[in-house]
Amino acid sequence: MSRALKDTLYGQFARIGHAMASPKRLELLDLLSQGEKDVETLAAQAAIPLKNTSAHLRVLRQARFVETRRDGTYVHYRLADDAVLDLLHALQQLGQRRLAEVEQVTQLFFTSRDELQPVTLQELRRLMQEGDVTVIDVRPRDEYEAGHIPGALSVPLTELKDRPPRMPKSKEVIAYCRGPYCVYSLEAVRLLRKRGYRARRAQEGLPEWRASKLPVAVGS
Amino acid sequence: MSRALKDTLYGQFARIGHAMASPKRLELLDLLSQGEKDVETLAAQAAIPLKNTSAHLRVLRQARFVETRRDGTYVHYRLADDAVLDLLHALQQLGQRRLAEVEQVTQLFFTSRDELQPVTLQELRRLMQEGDVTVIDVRPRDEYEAGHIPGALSVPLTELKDRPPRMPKSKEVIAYCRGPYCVYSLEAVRLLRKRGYRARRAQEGLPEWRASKLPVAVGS
DNA sequence: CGCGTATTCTATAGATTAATAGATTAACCA
DNA sequence: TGGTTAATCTATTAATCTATAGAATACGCG
Repeated sequence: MSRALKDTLYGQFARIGHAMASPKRLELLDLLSQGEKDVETLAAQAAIPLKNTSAHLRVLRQARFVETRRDGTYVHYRLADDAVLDLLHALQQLGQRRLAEVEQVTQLFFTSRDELQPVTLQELRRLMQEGDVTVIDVRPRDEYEAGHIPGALSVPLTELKDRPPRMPKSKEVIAYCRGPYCVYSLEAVRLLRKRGYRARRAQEGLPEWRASKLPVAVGS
Repeated sequence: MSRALKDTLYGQFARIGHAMASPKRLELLDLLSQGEKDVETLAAQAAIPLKNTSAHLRVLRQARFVETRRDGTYVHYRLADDAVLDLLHALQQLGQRRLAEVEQVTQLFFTSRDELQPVTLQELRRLMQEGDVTVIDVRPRDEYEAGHIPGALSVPLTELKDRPPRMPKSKEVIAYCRGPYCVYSLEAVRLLRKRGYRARRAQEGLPEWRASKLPVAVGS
């Protein structure tokens, strides 16, 4: 009796664990934490064949991680609940603290390449209030439009590569992107410094900003 | 280059998801959140054959969820990090909020059977400070000794079944156990009421108390 | 209605994992 | 040293999951 109850409950919770047991699915969830996207976009950004993407999304749907909205022939996916963000965050925290390989990769890519410490969200807020920094959002335009830090300029990495940015060189530039493991802001900082800017990257991205209950601006 | 980086990171994070993708492993983690236990005890309490238990523990060890300590011929397992508790909590929160089956089971077993609302930890603290309740810990004795709410009496459910408890009937009794899905406190409340006590169960258990950074007493 | 596009559903081979029995190791004790 | 107990490791089979191709569905448009 009580055994059947336990088996049911743990079985259900294991469904959630299972949904997070695939690298591809975690990548899809990370992309969705930037805002809703259709299947094609997800497939392209995660570099997964479309059919596989659809299959993974089905698993995520069954575990109630995501919900869908149909718009014409396109189906848009979005995270179902703030609790999903909390869970992803808890998973990444544990990975960061306990898995040597994660620690190693983040050290190598996200810290030591940067001679300066990356900016925390708290520092970022303070610097913005004091008004002597330019904050840029280097994610693709659609992610900026789906939600961004108020006052940040949209400067997608692709644009930054093509043409010189129109920002004063007097102010320090801070670039943010998808989160602590996103490489866009790293690359942006590298480009900006080459062009004579003082630039740093933010350690966290929009999902963390949103999770801190800070205001998020929408549209262009 | 960036793809290899992503694959490595998401692959590592998926290891963590995978460790949580099995009902048995989640049950073992729940047991370990009560305090350290040896393999034999874990196998008995989770009703899993010893060899399977050992195999599951190996998976948990490789994902760095747990650490071990050897004492003579016994190997004691414990959770490796507070981040593990956070992750388990986030998983259960999501399950509670999103999975209909979980909602249904908890409604059926943990609320409607109880004519009175279960007590939250916050209420429990207030009632204890006012001093007009008896708080009992109905988990097995070893879990009480590994950590309990200060001021709570150890009254394992097995003892409560055998002999009448020695507590004043004038005060209300509040029983707590392992967490929101633990049935010990339900059963304890049923027994106590049959014997003429005013009794309620706490909605959460020791892991939640600990996660709230409240003080925990150790020993008898 | 018929056609094109986006997506899902169905089926299946190949890879991965779980359960479990037998052999092995680690510590303790006589 | 040999016996005993707790736990792990190795190997095998059964079950499950992933990737993926082909068929089917849903919607918009002319």
